[in-house]
Amino acid sequence: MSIKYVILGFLSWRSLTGYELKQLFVESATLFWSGNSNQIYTPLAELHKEGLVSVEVQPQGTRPPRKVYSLTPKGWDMLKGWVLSQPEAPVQKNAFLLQLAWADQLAVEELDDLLQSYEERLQMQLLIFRELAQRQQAPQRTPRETFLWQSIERNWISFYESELYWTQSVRAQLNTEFREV
Amino acid sequence: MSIKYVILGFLSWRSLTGYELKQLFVESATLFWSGNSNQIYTPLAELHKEGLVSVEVQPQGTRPPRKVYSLTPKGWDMLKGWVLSQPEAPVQKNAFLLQLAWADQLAVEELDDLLQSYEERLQMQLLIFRELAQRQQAPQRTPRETFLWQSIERNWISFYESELYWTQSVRAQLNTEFREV
DNA sequence: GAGATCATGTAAGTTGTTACATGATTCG
DNA sequence: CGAATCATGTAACAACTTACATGATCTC
Repeated sequence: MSIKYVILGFLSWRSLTGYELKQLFVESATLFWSGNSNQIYTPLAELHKEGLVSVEVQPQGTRPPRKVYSLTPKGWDMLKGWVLSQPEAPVQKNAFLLQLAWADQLAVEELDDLLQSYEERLQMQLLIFRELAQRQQAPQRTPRETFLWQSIERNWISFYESELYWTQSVRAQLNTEFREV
Repeated sequence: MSIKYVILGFLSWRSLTGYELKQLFVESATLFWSGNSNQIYTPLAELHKEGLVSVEVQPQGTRPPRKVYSLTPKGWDMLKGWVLSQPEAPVQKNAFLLQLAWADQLAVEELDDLLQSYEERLQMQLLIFRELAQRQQAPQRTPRETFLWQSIERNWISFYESELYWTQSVRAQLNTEFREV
């Protein structure tokens, strides 16, 4: 459940309310989380019970009181421990590959159309992420942190570039070596 | 819920029991599914209720009866419809990127160690997938289908290669441009 | 005689999603 | 006067995971 760690991470910058956390989640598309309330308020309550964050409740009359969460020393330790933990191998979730696995039933043009629309989908994704990379402000705290955040953006871009390159080469091979007789 | 479609896909080759399906899931690591019973028997029952597969029950004395499932014409239509459906953009699930986002708290060597262990993890993953690509028998039905299955394997390999390349370049930059003062 | 294979299934838990609920205040 | 913003939360659902349950038969 890395979402808890990401919450700890944001709180390591500064104290935040659940509402503000939610916005950070939505803004940073590279995190790839919907940022729904359920995914913020429930884990926050748990983190509080575990003593990793502390709360300062600020009543404000009519509105629900602001609950400003802060990292406790225990929370800092937990965050650092997670950052240093053994990295897992990434996994891609690619439903298109499954479609392709049973695409031999398609006619030559149908298959090329399918690959083309995947290619276009990837081009679109690249546009989105390239634009995001320009817009998104990395936490401007140290040059190295800025570099790390930019590297993460570049990772997403190179993921889609690599996928695009693969698609184009599959298409090309299908059109040269597997033309109809 | 593309798992149902994958089941339809396997059944398009030949009639199969739940048990056999389970093995196919486990064998083909590119599908990336655990292939647990819950993920086979329940969807199969649903597919049957929806009229996409038919069952022939073969009692066999003491053991549970074999239930041999086959694609119905409706199931074929469903499968083809899914194969032709608008492809979605892939997504990577990469927890390491999240660790990296808060890795500026680390010392120079700690950060390099972290990247190195990610790099090693990727190397291992590449070994696994390259070996799998050699072992795994694509359905030997048409040359084009064989090509498609090999392309899927190459996709996974190039995914990890691209990730590895990115990691090495991040490491190199950190070691040249962000050395301690 | 222990463990793998055949063959079915269920139960409980995790992680995430979308949608629902409330209600004041501020902006165009 | 309608929509967005501030601010909390709950409920229901979806997809997938690990572990449990049963029991014969075949292999070492």
